Amino acid sequence: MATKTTIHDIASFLNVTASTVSRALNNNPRISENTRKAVLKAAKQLNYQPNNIAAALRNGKSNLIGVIVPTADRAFFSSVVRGIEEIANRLGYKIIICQSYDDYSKEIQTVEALANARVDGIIASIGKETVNFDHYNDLLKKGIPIVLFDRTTDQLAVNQVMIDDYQGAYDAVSHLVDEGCQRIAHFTSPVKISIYKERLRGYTDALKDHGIPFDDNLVIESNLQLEGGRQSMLQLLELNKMPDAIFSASDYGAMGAMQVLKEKKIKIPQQVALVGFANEPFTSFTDPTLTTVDQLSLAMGHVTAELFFDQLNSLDKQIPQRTQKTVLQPQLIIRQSSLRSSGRV
Amino acid sequence: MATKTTIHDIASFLNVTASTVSRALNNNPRISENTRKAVLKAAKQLNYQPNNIAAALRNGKSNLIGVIVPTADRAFFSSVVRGIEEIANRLGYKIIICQSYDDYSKEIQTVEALANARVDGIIASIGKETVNFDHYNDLLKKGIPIVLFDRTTDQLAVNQVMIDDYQGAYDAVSHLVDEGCQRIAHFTSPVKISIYKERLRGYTDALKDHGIPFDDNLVIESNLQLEGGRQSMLQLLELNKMPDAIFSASDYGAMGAMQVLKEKKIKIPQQVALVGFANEPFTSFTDPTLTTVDQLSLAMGHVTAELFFDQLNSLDKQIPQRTQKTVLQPQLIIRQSSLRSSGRV
DNA sequence: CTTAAATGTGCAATCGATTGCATGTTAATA
DNA sequence: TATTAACATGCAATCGATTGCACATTTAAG
Repeated sequence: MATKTTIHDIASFLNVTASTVSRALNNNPRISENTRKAVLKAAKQLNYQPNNIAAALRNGKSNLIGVIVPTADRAFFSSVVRGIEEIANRLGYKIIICQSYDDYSKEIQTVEALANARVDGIIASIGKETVNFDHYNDLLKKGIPIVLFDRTTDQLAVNQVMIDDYQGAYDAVSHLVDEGCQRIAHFTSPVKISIYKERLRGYTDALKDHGIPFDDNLVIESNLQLEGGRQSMLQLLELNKMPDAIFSASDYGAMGAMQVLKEKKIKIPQQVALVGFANEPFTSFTDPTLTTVDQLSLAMGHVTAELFFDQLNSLDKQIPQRTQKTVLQPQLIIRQSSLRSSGRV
Repeated sequence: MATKTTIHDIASFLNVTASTVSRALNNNPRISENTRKAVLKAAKQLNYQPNNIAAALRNGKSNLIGVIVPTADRAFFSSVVRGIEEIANRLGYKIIICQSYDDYSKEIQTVEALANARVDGIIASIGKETVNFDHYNDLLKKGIPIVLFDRTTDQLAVNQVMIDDYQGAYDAVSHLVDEGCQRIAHFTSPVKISIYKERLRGYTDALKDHGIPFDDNLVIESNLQLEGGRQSMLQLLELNKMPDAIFSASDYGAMGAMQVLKEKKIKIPQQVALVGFANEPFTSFTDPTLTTVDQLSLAMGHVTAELFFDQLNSLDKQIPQRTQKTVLQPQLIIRQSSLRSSGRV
């Protein structure tokens, strides 16, 4: 097991000091070209690997970014993370990914652990349960930059990136109306974090703007998972008058509805049209394929990371901060499950 | 912006030295109970957060584990990662996730960057292109433990966790034979990393054991993505005699075939039965639902992490290592796409 | 009452890289 | 030739936590 070489090893090898080696490796202009070359050569020869830990301690900067997501195995989040990672790597940063599992105490622990690991900042999507944000505010007080994406909050004075959930929902419902639907149900979550609030608002506003009365019975709450969607659908089927369309705040919820409808031999979209939300990979594989709202996850990752690093750099330069919200426009992906009017797909 | 408190701040606050504080915080038995309590109290009062970087430098141990996957936004990998993270967190470690994007030079860079970040070890699934393993061997020489999962190699003397791809394929094909299929095609990758080699071997052996002649025309190579599956299917349709079943080494490939078959009004499974591989989330949402081989991704993450930490601990104790392969048995998930014999699902 | 053992803290070095300041050398200018 | 500027490198402190060894105090044993 080779003992690791340090700049001191290189220094004594070349009969100079560690200072010189350090400067040479960091392209400090005060080092002569000859020395620099000699150092680089010796470094290669001795198989030198810089110790980022030591540099981090000295510089107070780890080049590590903490990323907190509720869960990494959901297409949306893993895709955002990928976007973040692409930008981060390009700038010489690595990311530490942590999952909160939508658990409040786990989120607190995670934030603290990342702070102790001396990450240079945190990019997070907050958990569903989280209503108190002290753990994030503590970081802000210490000057650790934070950027939130998707699941955001106005209770923190930080930069945020989200999609326009309101508009996405509005577009989805408008589309259903255009297709001739008049009795449109909505699947939502009982936990009213902003994204679900906004989607509900988009739904009701779209109805209003199209002169369709709002019916409380048509708004069904569930966990928005597959089973939740199934239950919600069964609940709708017990109404005197069935809806002719469903706008679900999640693709999984819509999928549950689709399963039940198919089991009951109810035709999609002729009898009931369906629209989901998130553009999960499976939505293009169902039969019929599922109309949904794309959240531009990769782009969101990119934008979030760019915003984060902008902030990080301006912090260095003592540029005063103003928190900003970046809102991305989602895109309605029209597929078979909502296309009643014609054969076009 | 509060300047961060260190053990020295606590020390001077209590009129003791940093040594005492450090020992108290680490539950060193040589510290009196009174002092310990006082230190803990002061730490809380001064809002002390340990600096892991400093400890890492001193201890030569970062409590960080590097995890390298080809891509984090594939269900299988993100699920394994989740499994790894669960175990790691429980043991006080955090993981740094890096994506190689199946790019050889990116993989080399990543390994090096993780080494520089002084991770305590690496858990990896190697890229498709990778045929030279020097970058990993360099780490081994430095005593950094490595465990591989899923995409492994015999060219590295490290612990490995994989599923029995051979058996998974063998079971899948046997199942198709049981369902009465006699002309079974196979979708595979031109890149013959071990997983694809093993699945091909399972396919051929199963045919042989059931007395079905091997037909070269029925083995189609593609990238195994959706489009690849479509192309492969079209290729098969041009044969004089169509196959009556397809075993695809990936779910996406099977999905492509399903799409083409449905477009051509060819009945699944009556005319052509389908089996995929990986149990991607969408496979239970297709119509017909797709028979596939589950890879126990979460379990694989758990097992891999446990193996890794066992090794890490025994390294500390200077226990001699013997590399071992852990092979998990995959599970055939039988769904509609392959069930010809009866109505049971 | 003396001596040895047990107990609780402090001192100072260490991990490896970085950097302000000082010093020595060479080249350029008057 | 003297003087100064420009250049190249070294010295030593620093980042924060840890730990072997030394020292002082208390307790127990003889």
